[in-house]
Amino acid sequence: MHGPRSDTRARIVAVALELFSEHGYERTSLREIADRLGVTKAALYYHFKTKEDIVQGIVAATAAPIHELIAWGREQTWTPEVRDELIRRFAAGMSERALLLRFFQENQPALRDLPAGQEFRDSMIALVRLMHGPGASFEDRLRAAMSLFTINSALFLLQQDSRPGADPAAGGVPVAEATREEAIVAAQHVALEICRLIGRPAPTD
Amino acid sequence: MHGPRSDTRARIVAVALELFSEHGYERTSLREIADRLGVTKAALYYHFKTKEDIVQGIVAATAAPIHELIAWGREQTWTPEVRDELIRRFAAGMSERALLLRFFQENQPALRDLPAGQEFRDSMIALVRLMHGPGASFEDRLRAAMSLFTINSALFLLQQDSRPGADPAAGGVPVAEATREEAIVAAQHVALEICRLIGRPAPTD
Amino acid sequence: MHGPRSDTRARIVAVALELFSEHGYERTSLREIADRLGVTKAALYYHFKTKEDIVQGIVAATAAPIHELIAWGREQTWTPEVRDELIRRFAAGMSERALLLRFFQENQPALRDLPAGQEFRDSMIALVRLMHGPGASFEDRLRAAMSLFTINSALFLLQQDSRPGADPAAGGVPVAEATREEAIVAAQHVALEICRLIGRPAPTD
Amino acid sequence: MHGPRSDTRARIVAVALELFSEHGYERTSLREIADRLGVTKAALYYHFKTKEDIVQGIVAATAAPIHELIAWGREQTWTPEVRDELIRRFAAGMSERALLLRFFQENQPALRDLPAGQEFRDSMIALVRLMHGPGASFEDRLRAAMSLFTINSALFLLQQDSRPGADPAAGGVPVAEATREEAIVAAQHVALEICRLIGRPAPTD
DNA sequence: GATGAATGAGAATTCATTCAT
DNA sequence: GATGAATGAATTCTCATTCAT
Repeated sequence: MHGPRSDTRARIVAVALELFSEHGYERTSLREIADRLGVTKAALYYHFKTKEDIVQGIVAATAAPIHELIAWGREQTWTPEVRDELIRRFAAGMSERALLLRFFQENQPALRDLPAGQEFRDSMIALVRLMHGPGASFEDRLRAAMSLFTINSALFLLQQDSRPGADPAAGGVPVAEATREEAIVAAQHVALEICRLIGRPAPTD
Repeated sequence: MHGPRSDTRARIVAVALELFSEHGYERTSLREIADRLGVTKAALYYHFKTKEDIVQGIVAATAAPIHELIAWGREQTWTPEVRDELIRRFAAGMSERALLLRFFQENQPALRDLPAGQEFRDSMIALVRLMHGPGASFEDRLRAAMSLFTINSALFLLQQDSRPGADPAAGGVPVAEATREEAIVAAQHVALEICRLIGRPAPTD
Repeated sequence: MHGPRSDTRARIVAVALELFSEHGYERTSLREIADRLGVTKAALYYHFKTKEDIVQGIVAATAAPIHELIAWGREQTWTPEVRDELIRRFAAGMSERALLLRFFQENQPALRDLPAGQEFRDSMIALVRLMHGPGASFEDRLRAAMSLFTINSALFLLQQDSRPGADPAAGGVPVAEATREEAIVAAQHVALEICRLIGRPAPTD
Repeated sequence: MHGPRSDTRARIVAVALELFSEHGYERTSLREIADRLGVTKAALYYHFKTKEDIVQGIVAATAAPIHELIAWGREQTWTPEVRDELIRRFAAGMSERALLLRFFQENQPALRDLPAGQEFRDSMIALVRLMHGPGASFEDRLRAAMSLFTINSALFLLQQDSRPGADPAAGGVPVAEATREEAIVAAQHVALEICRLIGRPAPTD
C-alpha cells in the first residue's frame, strides 16, 4: 500500500461532488472545479480522463458502504427483521451520503447513460429487491422503494421548509421547524413504518 | 373566443416537454426542438423569448389541474376523508402529467432558479400542507410528502423494471412485471396507505 | 399636393433619429423603433425598403436647410463677410439639427457605405470649401473645418460637463456650468473666431 | 522581467484596433479578428473574457502616453507656455495614436457604456481642463476642446481630400493636396492658434 | 396600411478536450 | 504533477427581412 493515490485526486472528487450536487452536473464547468481547487483545468485531466470520469471517481469514493450493505443483505435469509435492519443501516450513513443522493436524484438526464449512473440505479433496485424479498408484487416493490426514498427525501423536505422564499401562507398552516438531526430520526421512523406495510393487503379505497 | 393563439406555439410546448423529460433540459438544444417540429430555431424565438420561457410555457399549459386541486383543498375543512380525496384526485391526472412530473424531478438544477421551478415546488409544498392539515409535526409532513411522491415514483419504478439493461440477477429474485394501468392502481393504493399513517405515533425502532 | 406622404412615415423618421442618435445605429433594432411607435416591425417595411433606407429618410427630412445654405453660398462671391455669414446661418439651425449631427458624428462606420452618409460628408466638405474660398492651403481648410465642427462640438461638451459620472477632481479645477442657450451663443463666438484665422500666417511654434 | 505575456495577446490587440477603427466595433466580428490572425475564435476567449474586454486591452496598451501627459500637466502651474506645450506633446504622439483616436471618435455608441470609453472621455476632459487652467468660462473650455480636436481632425480631413469618390466640383474650387507629414505640421499650427484664443474676449459678431 | 408568422444568416460565448513543455 | 495555449463543436440568441393575409 502506498496511501491515497494523490491528495489532489481526492480533493477533485470532493469539490466536484459538492458543485455537482449544488449546481448540477451540466451547470458545473471544469473551470469552476479547477478554480475552486486553485489549479488549472488541465490538471483535472491529469487525474481524470473526462468529466464523466470524475463522476465515476465520485461513485468509487462513496459507494462502498452501499455495496457492503447489498452484500450483507444477500447473505441473509429474508425476514422482516432483516428488512428493517436494511433500512436502519441505509439510514445510518445517510448524512454523509446526502450530497451523493441529491446528485443522483437531481441529475438523472446526465447520469442515465453513464456507467456510474447505471451502477447507482442498479444498486437502488438491488436494495429494493432485498427489502421486499422474493416473489413480491409490484405493490410491494413500490412500498419498498418508497421506504428507501423516504431517507433521501427527508433532507430535501427539510431544506424546503427552511427556504427563505417559501410562501408562509401556502396551505394556511404553520409547520413545525425541524433540525437536521430530528429530520434524520423522523426519516428512519417513517421509512420503517412504510416498509412494514410490505406484504399487507391494500386498503379498499 | 379566438381559438388557439397559434398551433405552432402549442406544438413547441408539447415537443419541448417531451424532449426535456426524455433527455433533460440542458441536453435538449433548441435545434432539436425546432428540427422535430420542422421549423427553424428562430421560429421558437418568435413564440418564446428564451429557452427558459419555454419551460414557463410548459407549466402554464399543464399546471392548471394542480392549481385547481390546491384551490379545492383550501376550500375544504381538513378531515381524513378530504386528505384521501386529495390523493385520489392527484393520482387521477397522473398519467397525463407523467412527463411533467418526471421533468421536474429530474431537472432540479436547471429549474431551481426559474420562476416555473419555484412555482412548481411551491405547489408541491402546498399540497403537502393540505394533506397533513394544521399543526403537523415534521414526521407528518414527511408522511404526506412521501404519499404524494408515491404517485410520481410508480411510473419511474415501472420503467426500471422494464429496462432492458436491468441486471436480472440483481437481488437474486424475479419480480412481478406490471402493466401501466396496474402501476397506476398500485400507486394510488400505496399512496393512500402512506397518507393514512399521518397522525399515528411512530413505531419503536 | 396631398400633404405629408403619411403621418406614420414621419413618425418613424423622428423616432428612428432619436434612437439612432441616442443608442447608435447598430444598437437600435427595428423592433425598438416599432415598439416605441406602437406598430410592428413589418409596418416599417411598408414605409421603407430597408433599415438603411430609414437613414435616407432621416436625411431627406432634415438636410434641406444645409443644401439651401450650400446653394446660397455658391451664389455668393467669397468675402470674409460671406464666410462669417455662412457660420452664422449654420449655427442658426444647430439646435434642431443637434440629433442629426450627433448621429452622423458618432456612427461613421455604419454610415460610411451608405449613400446618405456620403451625401452628408460631401455637404460638410462643400461647406468647408465655401468657407475658405478658392485656392486655400491645407491649413486653411483645417481652420474652416474646425470652425464648423465647433458648432457640432459645443453641445457635446455641454453634455460632458453635466454628466453625472464626471470626475470633479479631474484637472483640479471647477468649471463654469453653462446653459444650452449660452452654449449655442458661445459656439457661434468661437466658431467665428476660428474662421477669422483663415488666411492668417501660422504662428511660429 | 518575463517578456511579453504572450505574443498572441498583443497581436489580438493590434489587429482588433486596426479592424475596429477601419470597419467599426459593431461591424467587426470576432471571427474576422481570429481569421486575420490565423487562430480560432476560441483563442480570443482564452486571452479576453469578452469582446468588450478586447477594447479594454486596446486602451491598456495605448493609453499610457496620454496618462503621462495628464500627469505631467498636473505637476505644472498653468501658464500659456505650459498650455502650448500640452498641445505640442499631444500632437507629438498623434501619428501612432491615430487609429485609437479614430476608433474612439467614430464608435461612441458602442463605447459609451464601456469602462474603457468612460476612461477615454475622462482623459479628454482632463486635458481640456489642463489646457484652459482654473476658473475658465464655457467659451474657454470650448476653445481648449477645439484645439485638441484639431489634432484628431487633421488626419480625418486629409483622408477626405484623398477620397476617390469626392466630388471634385463640390464647392467649385480645387484644394491643396497635402501629405501626411504636412497635415501633422498644419494640425499643430492650427491647434496652437486656437488655444491661443483662450482668455481673449469674444469677437463682436 | 398594417400584422402575424417565419426565416436565414450570423453573432457572441461556453465548454470539454488536447498537447507540447 | 501540472500549466499555458489553443481548438472544434456546439449553444443560445438577435436581427433584418419576407410574405401571405
